[in-house]
Amino acid sequence: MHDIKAIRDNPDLYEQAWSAKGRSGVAAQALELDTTLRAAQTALQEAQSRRNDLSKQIGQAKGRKDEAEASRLMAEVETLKGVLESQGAVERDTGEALRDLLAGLPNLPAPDVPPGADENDNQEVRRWGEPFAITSPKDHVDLGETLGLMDFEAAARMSGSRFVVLKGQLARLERALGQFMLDLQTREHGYLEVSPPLLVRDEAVFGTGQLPKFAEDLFHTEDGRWLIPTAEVSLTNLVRDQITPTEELPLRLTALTHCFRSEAGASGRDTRGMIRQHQFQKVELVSITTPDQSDKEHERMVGCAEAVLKALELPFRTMLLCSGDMGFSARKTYDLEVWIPSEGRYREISSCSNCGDFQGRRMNARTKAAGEKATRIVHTLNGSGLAVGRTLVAIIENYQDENGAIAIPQALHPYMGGLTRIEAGA
RNA sequence: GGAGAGGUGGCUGAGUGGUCGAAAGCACCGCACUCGAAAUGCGGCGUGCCUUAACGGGCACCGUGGGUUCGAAUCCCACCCUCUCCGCCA
Repeated sequence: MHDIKAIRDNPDLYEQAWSAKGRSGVAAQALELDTTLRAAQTALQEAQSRRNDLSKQIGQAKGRKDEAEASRLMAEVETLKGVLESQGAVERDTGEALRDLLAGLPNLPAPDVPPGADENDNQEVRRWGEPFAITSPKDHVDLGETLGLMDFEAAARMSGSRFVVLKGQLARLERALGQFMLDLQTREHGYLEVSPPLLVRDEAVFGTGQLPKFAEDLFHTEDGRWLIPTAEVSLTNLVRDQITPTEELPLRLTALTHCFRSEAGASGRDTRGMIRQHQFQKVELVSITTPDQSDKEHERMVGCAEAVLKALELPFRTMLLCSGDMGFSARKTYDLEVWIPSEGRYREISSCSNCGDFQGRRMNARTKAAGEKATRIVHTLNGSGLAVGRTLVAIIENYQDENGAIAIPQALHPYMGGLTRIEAGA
């Protein structure tokens, strides 16, 4: 959500950014609503002021039993009714229209975000590791099914497409990955472990920006709640409607949760395998910071996500997303892409975004320094550290051998009870 | 799910139709007293918005949203949340 005052101060900047996303003219539209709104507010408030004044006099007149004067004053209030109602209606309707308009407009890219239309304009920032030399690599579906530890058919029978059943050592590997990532982020990087709700209200999902525009991407429950598409929703909403003391910032939060996505707009994409599922686990990182800290925190967060891939010795590259490829709430985003041998390319495994004050304003999350009178909207950042399902895919494929066995990265050995390979019959 | 109680400022808590944005206490800030501190005294101390060059002026907010009324923290309706008891339950 944007500050209407900021749009007032710098309409061209907003117009430029939004027209690039196909929403030309909305800045002017917002300003026009704003002008109407403030005129109505002023007119309404003047009438209310007058009414309050007269009502006070009515009370006094009644107090001294002057019924004639009271009736005269009440008649005068009656004449204000028209203005009160009409201006009140204008204020309500215009305010709602303005809020609805602003709520549907995406964040502005930071100045150092490269302009561009889609993923082809993203910039590679750095690369780590070399793709392993694997002759005719199998994909994770082949490998998993041959091992007898990955069953898409059983999942489809009970749940439909985009689900999977993992068994035995693969199920254990998934669990190991979640534990390992969580331990790394809490022990090495100082994040506070949180176990949050997975079902949330409208306001929470509005706060992070999935509502109102992206409702069809989410699962909705019969009692009106939403399954979180990412723990970003639960973690960021921890500061909703709160004034967090500035001394306590930055807040660094992490959670291992399941995530649920309807993938409504992805029909036909990644239908094979575990890359795109309705349900997957993810370790999420969220930072709540002051406005001046957020850029630095963003770089730090990317490092925390990269550390997982380095520890697992998986080749990856770090991409700076261009303006056209960023999500709704982000002002700057880095994606980590891990090497997927069967596809012969890098694929997204983490996305780290600085949202600036965009989400903070939507959820009224503020901070105040001791001794200061003014509050400021906090900055929020989120990143995956990492997506567990896709990391599992990357390990299976990158660590396969010619016999279809999977070597387990050293960092995970303690989490696998010392097991170093997954072989058929395990 | 059933029955009941309740949601007021950072906290405790008074207020059941008019001068209440709201008593009082605590906490906090400033000043005085003091060598200093404590105690005491005096003063200050919510948020958002509109308006103004500024000083200032105004509006709204007593869980949320509606309604009644000239006027609502106070009356009515709906919803949300908390607590107690009963039931059910991992």
